[in-house]
Formats: sequence, C-alpha cells, structure tokens
Amino acid sequence: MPKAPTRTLHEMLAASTWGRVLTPAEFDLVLHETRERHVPQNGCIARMGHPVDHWIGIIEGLGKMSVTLADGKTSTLAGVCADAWFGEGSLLKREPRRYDAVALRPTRIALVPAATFQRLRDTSLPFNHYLQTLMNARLGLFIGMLEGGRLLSPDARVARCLAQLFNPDLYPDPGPFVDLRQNEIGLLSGLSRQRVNTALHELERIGLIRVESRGVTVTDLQGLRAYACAG
DNA sequence: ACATTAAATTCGA
DNA sequence: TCGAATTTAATGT
Repeated sequence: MPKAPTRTLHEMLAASTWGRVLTPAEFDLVLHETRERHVPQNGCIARMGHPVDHWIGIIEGLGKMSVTLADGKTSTLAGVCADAWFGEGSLLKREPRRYDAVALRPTRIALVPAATFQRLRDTSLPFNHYLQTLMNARLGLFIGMLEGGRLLSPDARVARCLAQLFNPDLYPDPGPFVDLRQNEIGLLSGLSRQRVNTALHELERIGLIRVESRGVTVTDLQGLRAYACAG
C-alpha cells in the first residue's frame, strides 16, 4: 500500500533554519546522530519532570506544550507544528522538563541528543546565533500571551493562535494556509470546537482569513495580528 | 448534540 | 488498477 511521499528526516533538517547554517561536515554528523521517532495521536512526545536528553523537532504532525496542575487541570502553553523545535530551555539549564508535550495527531519527531546540541553550541557560531533568535522569539511569544492574558475574547484568542504560527523565527517560511482542523485550534487555544467555528467565521466576515475545509487561509496577517492584540 | 458533507478506506472486478 | 460502496472525520448549526 504505497502512500503519499513522506518527508524524510534528512529533508527536514536540511530545510531547517539552523541546519542551513551548518557546514556540510557538521550537518552530516548531526544527521547521523539524530534519531527519528513516531508518536501516535495523543501519545506523549515528552513528559514533565523527566530528564531532558534531546532537543526535539516536529518532522510532520502537530503537538502541543501543556502543563498539568496537581488537581489534574491542564493549560496549553503553545502549539508545536511541523518544523518547530523546542526543549532548548530545559536543555540549557540541565533541569527536568517543565511541561508535557503531546501529539495532537500522529506525529514524527526528530531527536537531537543533548551531546550533539552541546557540541553545536561549543563549536558553531551560526548555531548560537540561531539559538538566540529562537529563544528571543519564544520570549516575545510568552510576553504577548501575558499582555493578552486570559482577558482576550474568544475571537481574539483564535486570532492570536493563528497569528502565532506566522513567526518566521519559530516556523520557517510558512505559506498562508494553516493546516489545522477546527478542533485542533480549539485544543491550542483552550476553546470548544463550536466556539472556534464561530470565531473563524467572524474573522472571515471582517476579511482577515478564509475558512476552508481542513484549515484556514490567512489573507490579512497584519490585520490578524492587530485583532489579536485589540481583542 | 445532531445533520450534512467531505475524505479515506475497503473491496470486487 | 479502477471505481463503487462503506466507514470515518470535519464542519455548521
């Protein structure tokens, strides 16, 4: 049963922002040291409290970062879609992982060993520049979340969730089409699927996006960002 | 929660 | 390998 051509680990690394800045020798070494793993839907990509021994990238699929409180309630911190990398914070601090990462659909992940990550930091200046950019972008993301906080309207939270996906430092060269189901947007923004549906149509009505089957196309990114802040 | 529609899968030729 | 039939998933209300 031959199925659609799936993206190889090699292709994913070669297209990544940081893979492109390595020398060929560095790249080959990293490629051989990096493992690939498949995670089923709702499977665990990484668990809070466990030792961090990889830097993780999404080859294809979708994940989310979330925290679970003692009483069992969870809060989603951020979505992680294809081409996104995460875990560098805990890796740098050599501390247990501070959040869960869960696959929202069947997902393939790339695992860069901590030792490889460390060697890149020790030997590659371009890699360090990339890391600074990445971490700065993440900081900006979380500051933005604090600004908006829980005060935003559901419509604005959906707008923010979509706009976040267009940060070129976190997600390299995205097209305007967002490959997320309405229920997945709900999982990322903490809203019901029904409410997301309503919000998407409101955003479409004011001309920021087009609602399509299996996703949305962003037609006015600036407007979407503005809406996400104004609420 | 339910009805409608679109997509994916199965199966027979 | 094709397409009709069936099942599954996404959407809109």
